[in-house]
Amino acid sequence: MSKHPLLAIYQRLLKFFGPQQWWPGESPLEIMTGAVLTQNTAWSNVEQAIANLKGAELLPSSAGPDPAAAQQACLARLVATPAPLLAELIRPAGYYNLKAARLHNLLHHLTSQYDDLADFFSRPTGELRRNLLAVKGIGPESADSILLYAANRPIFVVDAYTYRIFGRHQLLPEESDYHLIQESFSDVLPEDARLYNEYHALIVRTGKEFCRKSKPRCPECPLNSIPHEVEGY
DNA sequence: CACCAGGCAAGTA
DNA sequence: TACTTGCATGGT
Repeated sequence: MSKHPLLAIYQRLLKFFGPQQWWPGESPLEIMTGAVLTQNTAWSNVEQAIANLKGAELLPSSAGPDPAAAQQACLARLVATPAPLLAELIRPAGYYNLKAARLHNLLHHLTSQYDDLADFFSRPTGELRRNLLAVKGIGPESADSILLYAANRPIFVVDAYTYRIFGRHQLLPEESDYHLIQESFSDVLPEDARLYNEYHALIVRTGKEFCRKSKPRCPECPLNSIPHEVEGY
């Protein structure tokens, strides 16, 4: 009885890289913001935009005595920030006009439909996902990143690295769409938000170090001998 | 210099 | 349905 390949891969990546401790953001509001800002954009660019928002008191900058209240106050200011100013603050993240509108769409939906962030995050996962996907500018990956990393729900996040890495190593069919890839993970992995959290973070780490487009060969990649290891499955 | 990065929506045939 | 294109900065 062998482990499933997708579980064996997770264990190997965890051993190779160690825990990644995602998401790199302090508050759920910052994580939701980062999920929009990082769309097709390097995280290093997002960091500068987030620093600008913190400098403008539009995101909580450090854990104060009442983090929830601080976050709620930031949310109120952030959703009321005029689009041109917001765009200027997030400029380093690229697509700044588009993302200013998308971020506003997201925050406006939440603030208009729910009492506060705690109310929003108390809802069932299915309701959260439908509401997120109803926002113009929030697609499956952004919605699922928010569900997993801000709401702590066991939803597996599929991104460009997931397609590229698992396709390149012929571990999953390449023609699959987002939902099919997602199911191939969630069907065989235990329904555990911490596991999904760490696995996706490890996939991104692997992609950054070994599986970028500009680096077509990756002889050092920790996934290279996986087929041998799971032989007999 | 060209290419790429933790997507998404809108347009075309 | 199945491609294609616009959006934009900063790093390699």
